[in-house]
Amino acid sequence: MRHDVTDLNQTFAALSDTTRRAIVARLAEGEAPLAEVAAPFQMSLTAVSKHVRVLSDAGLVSVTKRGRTRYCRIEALPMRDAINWLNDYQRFWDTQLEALGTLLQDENEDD
Amino acid sequence: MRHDVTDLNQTFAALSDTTRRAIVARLAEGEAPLAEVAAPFQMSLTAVSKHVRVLSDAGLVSVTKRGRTRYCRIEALPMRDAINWLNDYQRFWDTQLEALGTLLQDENEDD
DNA sequence: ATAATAGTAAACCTATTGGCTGACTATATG
DNA sequence: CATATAGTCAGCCAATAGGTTTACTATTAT
Repeated sequence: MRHDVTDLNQTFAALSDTTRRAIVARLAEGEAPLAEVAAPFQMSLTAVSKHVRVLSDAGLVSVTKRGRTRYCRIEALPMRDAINWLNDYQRFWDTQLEALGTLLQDENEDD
Repeated sequence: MRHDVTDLNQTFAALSDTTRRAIVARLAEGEAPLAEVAAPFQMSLTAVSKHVRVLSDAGLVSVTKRGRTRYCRIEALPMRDAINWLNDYQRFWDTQLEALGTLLQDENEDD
């Protein structure tokens, strides 16, 4: 299993759409047929199917055909890679939040 | 400071490009003028300037003009929001890795 | 004052994205 | 067999993305 930069491109791109993140959230509650995945959305089944395709191309979802039904499942490993990338920058929001905290504290020093 | 779904859209989209992630990585080593940010890339300065614009629109980078120079700094808080979203799915890669581990273990049981 | 430096702005091009519809395939059911 | 169900495929469309070049603005240096 290789992981290169283009994988991260795909992962982040897949997650950059509200509908697709909602699909991931839905699938976190369990495997579901495409039609059920699509139900909450106003768009066509075809459109949702495309979104699922984007997710499965990115490896975030797997689709298994049983009978005439396609069952969709979450595959979270690419998200772990994304988190691993993001974690390198954690120190920045730590220090920036700290600075913000200090600022607020200074502002309240006259209490 | 509000955070809505469109913020996450922008954050993930900003991170879905190799060049932009490289820019973030560069800025993690410290503030830098745009020209210096652009130096490692083969594309035009204009193109890099556009990438920085995307990052700053997403709140991942801030740009300050001093003299004729634009200094770029990393602003990691949006990334924290992205991680917070991703963390909800950590249990999936935990269990999936565990399953993979068990599988590999089973395969080696005859040692 | 002139010229170099740092960058933006605008116009353009091509490819991709996200949506649609309509026709089609495959499976299940009356 | 006929029909409903689950979904894909192909073609279309408008908007966005990522790159280019050429012209312009603002600042610094000679």
